[in-house]
Amino acid sequence: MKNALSSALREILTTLNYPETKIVVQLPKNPNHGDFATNLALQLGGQLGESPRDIAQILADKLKSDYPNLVDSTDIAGPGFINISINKNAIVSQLETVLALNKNYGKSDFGEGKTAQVEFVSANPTGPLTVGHGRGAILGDVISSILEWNGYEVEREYYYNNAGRQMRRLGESVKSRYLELLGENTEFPEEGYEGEYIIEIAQILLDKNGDSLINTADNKVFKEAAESNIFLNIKKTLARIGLKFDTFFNENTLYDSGAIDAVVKTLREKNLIYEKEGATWFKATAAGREQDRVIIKSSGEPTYRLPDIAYHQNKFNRGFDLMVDVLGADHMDAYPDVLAGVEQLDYDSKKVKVIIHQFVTLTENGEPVKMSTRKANYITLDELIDEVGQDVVRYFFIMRGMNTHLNFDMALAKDESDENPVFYLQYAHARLCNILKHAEGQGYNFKKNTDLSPLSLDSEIQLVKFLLEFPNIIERAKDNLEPQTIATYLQSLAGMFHKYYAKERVVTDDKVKTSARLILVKALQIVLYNGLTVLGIHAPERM
RNA sequence: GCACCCGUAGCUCAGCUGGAUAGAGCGCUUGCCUCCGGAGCAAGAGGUCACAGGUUCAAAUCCUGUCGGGUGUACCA
Repeated sequence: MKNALSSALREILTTLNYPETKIVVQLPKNPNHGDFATNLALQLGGQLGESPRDIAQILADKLKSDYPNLVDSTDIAGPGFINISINKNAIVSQLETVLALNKNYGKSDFGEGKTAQVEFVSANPTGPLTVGHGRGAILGDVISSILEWNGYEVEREYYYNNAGRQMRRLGESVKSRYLELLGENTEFPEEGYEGEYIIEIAQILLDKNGDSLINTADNKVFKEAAESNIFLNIKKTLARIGLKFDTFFNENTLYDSGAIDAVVKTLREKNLIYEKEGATWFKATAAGREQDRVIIKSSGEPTYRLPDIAYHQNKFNRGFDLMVDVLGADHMDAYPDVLAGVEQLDYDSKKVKVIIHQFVTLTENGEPVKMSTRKANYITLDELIDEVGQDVVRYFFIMRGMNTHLNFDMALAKDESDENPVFYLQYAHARLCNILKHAEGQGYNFKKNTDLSPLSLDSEIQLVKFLLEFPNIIERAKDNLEPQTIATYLQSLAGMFHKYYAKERVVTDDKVKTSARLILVKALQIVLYNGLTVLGIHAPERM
């Protein structure tokens, strides 16, 4: 509907020889301002140096004479807004489209089958997933499905590293706990992992091997036991919130394939590598960065930047049209160097969209809790799911913009779980389903070409116009990769419906009116269902 | 010091990428169940959109500066 108006205006623009201008059509807040409004004349007035109200008059007249079936009336308001009233039948008849498309309503082929890869979570297997990881997990998953709804073919990928210092510490920690369980006198590693789960893993090893590992020189067994055990639990947790990855990418494969060496070699050929103080440096300043960075330490170990560059090269070579990296705010300073490296390898780094989300700050009784996997003072994602359930967890993480520090109080989450906004949405959906079921019991069923003219109340027209916004919302969510856009929209839609429901009765003795209203109800149910589906939240028929 | 993020109702946050009279939830006050589910609805109170300039027909939104909070600023990931 909005799009029809936009293209009509664009048409008029060219026939009248006006300069090309971005066309913005909006739903006015004030119902006195018509069904739709545009500021087009205001913009043109500025460009042409003519009176916006005069231009508005010309545009409005043309709109009315050229599109009599669409436009009922126009009005020039304020400094030069054009307020447009649309033929009510034209609006209401759009409901047919919604019902016809049903579960596909809102999908677009914008991506034209292009491929996208979304990398998220990417936590190394050193401990259980925390609520901090949860935010990135849900964000990445919903962004993935937003892209899918816009016609992309999406691959969800989890990148991890099971080598390196952190993992070595993990192995040492398990070994130490193992020795402790055997009553050996042992000192816990200074930077070791203190979580309970380490002891559990040690116990498993003890049950399986007895004390036969007591004199094992290296801690490979311990490390591997820890890794497989922890990864198993991570995957279990992910499954509990409806997350499934297409690929788990191990950083090690980049070493094995020689990709890492190749990156160094290429950069060296381009004269972007030099040695200093025993380390190997990447000349990031040549790519416009503040300072050069070490990519291979004097110990011979690469820093994370090098494998990250190789990893992105790998992504590019897999041919994705779009790559999304979902990262926590702690990576803020790291990714520009990686992108600079990628750029130097002659890839178009604009294909990589980096999504940075702020941390989840945990408070307990008003006291902020600093989260550290190593120190084990965190709340796990599992515990959170236990408390409030999968749907609430998902909604909680996307109802806020990713740039805000999410303030999470466990006690509050429990107490308010009954009043959580997610129930508001689910209740609206259940209500809609119930009306439909009730109507069915009264012998109503959906027929093509139902007379929709009884849908004439202001509230009904508003409702229809707003639910028809859904495809635009999905597209906007794709543009800003911000799931919150959808959550906010659904919240408003559900609110409008609840108001309508409280005031008007759908199923009455008036058969014609009831049939028309049922179409509206069905369309609302479809939009709510589809919206919740994009967010990965259940849309229950009963609660 | 530098980089990025944030500052909107008592609290938690929206605000359609610059539009018309600033929006919700929670909390507080008061109403609404013979009727499709009251997990809902209606009404009331609550605001210098941190502050100061600038850009223009129009700024919570864009630019600059100031103040306040957060996160980083490693040969850790």
